[in-house]
Amino acid sequence: MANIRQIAKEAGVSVTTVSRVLNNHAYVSEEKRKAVLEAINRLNYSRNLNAIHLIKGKTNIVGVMLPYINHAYFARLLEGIASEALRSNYQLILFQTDYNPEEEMKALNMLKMKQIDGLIICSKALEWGQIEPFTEDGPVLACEDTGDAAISSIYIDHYAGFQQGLFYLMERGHRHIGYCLGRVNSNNSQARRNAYVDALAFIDEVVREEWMFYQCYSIEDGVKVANKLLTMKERPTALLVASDQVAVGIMMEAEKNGIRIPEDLAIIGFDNQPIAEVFDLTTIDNQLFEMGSSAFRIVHNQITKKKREPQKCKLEFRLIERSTV
Amino acid sequence: MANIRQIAKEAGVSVTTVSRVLNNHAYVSEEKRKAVLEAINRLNYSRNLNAIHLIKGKTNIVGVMLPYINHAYFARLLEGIASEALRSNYQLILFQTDYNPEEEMKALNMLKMKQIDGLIICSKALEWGQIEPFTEDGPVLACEDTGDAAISSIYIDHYAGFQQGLFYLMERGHRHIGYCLGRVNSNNSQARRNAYVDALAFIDEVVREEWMFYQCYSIEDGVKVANKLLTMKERPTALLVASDQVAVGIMMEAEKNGIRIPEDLAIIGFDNQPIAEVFDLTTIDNQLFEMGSSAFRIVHNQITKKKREPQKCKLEFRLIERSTV
DNA sequence: ATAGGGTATGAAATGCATTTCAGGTCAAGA
DNA sequence: TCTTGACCTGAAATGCATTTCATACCCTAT
Repeated sequence: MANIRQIAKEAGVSVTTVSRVLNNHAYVSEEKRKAVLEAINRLNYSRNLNAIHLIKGKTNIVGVMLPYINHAYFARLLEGIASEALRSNYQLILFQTDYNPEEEMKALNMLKMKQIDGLIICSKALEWGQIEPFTEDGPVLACEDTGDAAISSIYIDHYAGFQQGLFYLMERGHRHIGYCLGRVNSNNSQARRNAYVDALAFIDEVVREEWMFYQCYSIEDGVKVANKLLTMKERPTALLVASDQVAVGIMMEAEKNGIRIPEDLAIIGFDNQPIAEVFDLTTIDNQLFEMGSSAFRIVHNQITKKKREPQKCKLEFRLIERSTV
Repeated sequence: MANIRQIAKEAGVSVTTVSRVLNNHAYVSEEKRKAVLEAINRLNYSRNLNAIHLIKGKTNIVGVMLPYINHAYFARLLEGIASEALRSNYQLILFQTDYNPEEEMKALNMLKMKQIDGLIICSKALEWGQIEPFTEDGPVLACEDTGDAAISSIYIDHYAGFQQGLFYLMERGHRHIGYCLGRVNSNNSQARRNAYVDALAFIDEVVREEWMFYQCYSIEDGVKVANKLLTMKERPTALLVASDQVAVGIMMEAEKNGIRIPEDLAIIGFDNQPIAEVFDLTTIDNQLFEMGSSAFRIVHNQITKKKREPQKCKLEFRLIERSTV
């Protein structure tokens, strides 16, 4: 494979001139420019990006850390990130971690090793304290509340979101409310559980463990939840479900078994995914796409401006009223 | 940021020795090894991957070209690719092209510019002839039939798959059969249309344009198809749907409007996605995950073995009988 | 006439880690 | 005693493009 030196030789100019042609710099005579272009063509030359990355000290690549790709929540978030990366002519490297801290560390080390210019964390298992040191190596942004940690963040207030959903249900007379969440110990889940506990206390209801479902990610999980509900003597009259997919699964399986939605069971989903509209699901829009695109924009900005102060950005959610409550 | 030279100085050794420690080479005295390790620690040093990529001539990154990330088909395929990449300690760069030839070219050029060691094409708009020259720069593999082109390929026989679905329906007495596909002019769609036309000719049925739906990708599109069906005077009694998502959308909307599945309308999906099992959808398993992991394995093999002859690999599909036929 | 600015070009330094080659020491085997 | 091989170390070459600095020409304005 030809390199710039060979092009220079072939065109009878210096490597500097070749570089100038390659980068559209001024002050190259038309004659030499043509000679260079012809040499490039003849030798089928392309620049070696690794050399460019090395000397420029940047790669125009941003890393994206996420547990699973094939998951509606992350896919939507990723879509937002990718859309903005495209506009800025950036590439994305995906780090699918499966919540494995070692894999997450790999992503962080890529930043340190200058493989990527910045890192967007969609979700993680590591502690903030373990992540913080890497902000020296480049912008790091998490798509969740980073609290007091010196890490940029774009997030929505999950406590408030859950609270709004709960109040919406209570206003309509529901007192027996359950929920479905993903990971038990994630920040988001904790905020939501707190909202739940507080809201139930507010109406003097006791918290019932059996109405709190975890590990709910997909339609299939929703089906399982519905089947569990069917075996219960006393069922909740409403469910707050932290994913539209899960909500749809519950809805389908419940209706199949004679439970009417919303008469027997009211359901609120989260994320306002396309599927929610199709099934006319009442949901709380978390603006995932917007979150992804903003995430990239912030990181990109920090890369170009070389600003290092962590930036925190809160997005607003909104309740979309449809037919399942 | 420290570099290897500074580490050498700090530890009182040569850069060669530092490199040897970094790469776990033999023949470094315990004493010097320790000195180097300490220096690395003190200066918080990490290697610059761009320098390594440059000198090694490879990056341990494979590119993945796909039109959309947030799409069940590609997400599942990507999952397979990613699972295998993880095992080989490779990273993935995503090129979301939206079927834009310019974006596709960018991905190919990344191969030429040595940013990636190989490229997996999940779907594309470019002609094979435009892609072929890039096989010189590194392994390129397409997840579809590449025909006579000198491009590696892993694919399933869509003609045969569609045919099997059609015959399965015919055996059960269906003569009025429609289909739903994605892009009108993709190779896959063409093969499927051919199978369709041939099968109808076989039973002396005419081809009806109004029963051939295109641009069907998601649940929402399925809902639209169902609504179109509802307006028809004469409807097909069976539908072959090239995506489980779309099939589920059709099913839901049809049932909601009093069309019984399978009595009034039989449906066969494709891909055997998790959603198909949930809705007990009869489907043809295209082994997408397996296709993705094999795709990576082949590319990885070509990278390490430096083999350049294109390799073609055909996967078997299988019909999963459930309750929608 | 001369200083200054625009145009044009190339040599050499730079970014950084790996690898080859060469030069050692020391102990075991002939 | 001499050879051989294992062990240890470092100088220098290498991969490749960008950028700085230096040089030089030509024209215009003073």
